[in-house]
Amino acid sequence: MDNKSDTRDRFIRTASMLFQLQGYHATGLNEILKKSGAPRGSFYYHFPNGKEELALEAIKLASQTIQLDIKNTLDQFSDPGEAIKFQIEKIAAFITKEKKIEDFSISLLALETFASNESLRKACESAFISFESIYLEKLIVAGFDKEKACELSMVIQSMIEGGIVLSLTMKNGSQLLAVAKQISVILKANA
Amino acid sequence: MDNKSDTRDRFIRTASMLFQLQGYHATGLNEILKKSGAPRGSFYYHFPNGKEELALEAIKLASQTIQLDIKNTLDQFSDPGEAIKFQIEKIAAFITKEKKIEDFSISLLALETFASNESLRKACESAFISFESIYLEKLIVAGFDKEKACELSMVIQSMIEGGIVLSLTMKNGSQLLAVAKQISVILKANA
DNA sequence: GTCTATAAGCAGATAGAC
DNA sequence: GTCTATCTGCTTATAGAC
Repeated sequence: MDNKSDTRDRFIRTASMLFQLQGYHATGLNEILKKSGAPRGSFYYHFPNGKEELALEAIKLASQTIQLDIKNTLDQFSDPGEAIKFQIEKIAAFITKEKKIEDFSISLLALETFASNESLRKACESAFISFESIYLEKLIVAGFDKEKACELSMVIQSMIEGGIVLSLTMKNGSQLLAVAKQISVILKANA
Repeated sequence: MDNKSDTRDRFIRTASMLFQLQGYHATGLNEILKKSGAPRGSFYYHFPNGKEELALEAIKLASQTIQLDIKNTLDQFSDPGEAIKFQIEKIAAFITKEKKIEDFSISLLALETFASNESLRKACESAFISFESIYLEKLIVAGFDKEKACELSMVIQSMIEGGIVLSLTMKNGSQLLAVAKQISVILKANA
């Protein structure tokens, strides 16, 4: 429990949510300041490199939170197909209800920065790789050989991120539910 | 061939490329003006509702271009698995070479606008639905029943969009190639 | 229809008091 | 460490000449 900078953490948590929902460029510093309840000077004390430094921390936080969430869900099932299906259905339910924003994707940040900001792009890349590694591990434990598991975890990750993009755009979780139904099918076909 | 407004079309083509690559919020009007080679006043004559009206047209153009591209590829193969695999490999090759920007995804625009701009969100939704319909049609012609084809086209669309997000972020096409390899597997497992 | 000049406001960032 | 006032530059949009 390091309480040495609650202010800094609050900036990061606020920014992480806003960047995931609205994007990096659409979220102004004023909005972050207002929602964090902290003044301008405090911000530049904690983040001398400004908005980009904040975004880097925000991406890292989102990455950690999402990793924990995936791990927790996957640990509740021994069968990887069942586990991943449940994880996707959870996200679909969230999008359908849309009562509040949660951590589930950094795709917007990734697409906004891949061509223009190498530092943030790399942070997103690391995040995606760490998500993929969790699925990979689960598949290996379930008996898939390493090469096959690697390929399948890429495909699963693609299905999830794509399903999120489509479900958010269409404002309902049906795309993600269709994806969820196919996870076990793919795993069995590749067993 | 309506030549009645070449200027207007050039605005739309320029904006379509820039919005897809950098996003709506990261692309300023000045940049669009400069790259279009047309002055400010001309822009507001053609688009009285400003940047948002331009974005709407840009999304429609991107949608049409992508639809045509998908249709052309799919018509070259009788087997839907082979056809879709080839389409994905084409996108993967483009991302790997990255010599120039092409029309292949409006995911960035969709994620930027789904929560903040209903008009642009709907345009993106329509675009996604029209892409999905092309895959759907191909599956139905190949003998899948309507319900199954509908579900599978959603999954395929998710895999492609997700694969694009990941491949762009990682700066290589391997995620998309992994997706391409699984298309036929999924179709056979659902036949 | 085309163009320039400029308005009005907001962005990110800084200076310096406390 | 915290706060306010302010700078500079860029944003979208408008006015009005041609």
